[in-house]
Amino acid sequence: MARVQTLSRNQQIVLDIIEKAKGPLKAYSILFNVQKKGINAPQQIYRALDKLIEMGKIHKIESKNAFVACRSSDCEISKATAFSICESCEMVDEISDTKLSKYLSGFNHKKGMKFKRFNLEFFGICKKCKKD
Amino acid sequence: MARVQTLSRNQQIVLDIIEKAKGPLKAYSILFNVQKKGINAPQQIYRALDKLIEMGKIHKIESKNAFVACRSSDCEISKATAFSICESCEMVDEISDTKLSKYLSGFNHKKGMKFKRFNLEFFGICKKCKKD
DNA sequence: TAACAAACGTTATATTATAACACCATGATA
DNA sequence: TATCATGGTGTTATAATATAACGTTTGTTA
Repeated sequence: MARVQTLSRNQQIVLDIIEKAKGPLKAYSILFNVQKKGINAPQQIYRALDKLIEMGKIHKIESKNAFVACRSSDCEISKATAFSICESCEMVDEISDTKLSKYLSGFNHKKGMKFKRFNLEFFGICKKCKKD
Repeated sequence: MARVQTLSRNQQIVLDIIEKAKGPLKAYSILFNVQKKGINAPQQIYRALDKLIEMGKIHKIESKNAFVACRSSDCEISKATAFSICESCEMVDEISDTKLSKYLSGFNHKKGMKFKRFNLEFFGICKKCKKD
């Protein structure tokens, strides 16, 4: 049916905060930031996060338990995510590299398992931090 | 200096359990399994886990907050990890594929960040589960 | 309008992880 | 030998992350 997804109130509030943020946000930091808007409980945050992830609007950075907005146009690719993560300043950058994505999507496990999805996290020190 | 790492008592106990396990283990499940050996507190587990990871003896599966033994000979490659994860039975398999590893180690971010390390997690349904 | 699905709000609780402090063994070194 | 740094231990307490379970409200669609 592929109908246009419209966001609920809480989903929109949570998405707004994540999109405005400069870096990845943790669930409880989102919570503290929206209490003025009448959201009081972790559940409300986690529910919105779950849906936003489903929709491909945001991604979870697994190594940090934190969330970033998707920057890849309209994210058909939430099934093929790659990030670059600075270990010094915690900056996270979504990598959209067609070659990389194709390479990994086409990767076949020797043991015959067919992959539906992958997540790749690169770590290093970003340019900015290197200067210091 | 590269001296041979010898494991402390707690580190050895924790490693043994993880190596014997058929799948990834969670920290608290390790804890419950070693209480007969006089380990009573999460700290003791987490400390051992941290060191074992440093040594490359085990890996953390970030998407599951769980730990598996390293199966790649003696893991020079704890800086370049890849796993295949079954979403049905939770089985985790370490992928050691030289090509893949080289490809990713050589991958360069457009924005000029130099990577020290990566972790890749593939998801799908394993052969066994597919049959059912 | 009735029926259903999806989102909501709330309370409680489970799970994962770290802080902080005191103690002990080892080995280097002054 | 004294002392000091290092790394491991054990313990209590607490922080941070995430889910269960319940009933209500809202929005869609038949």
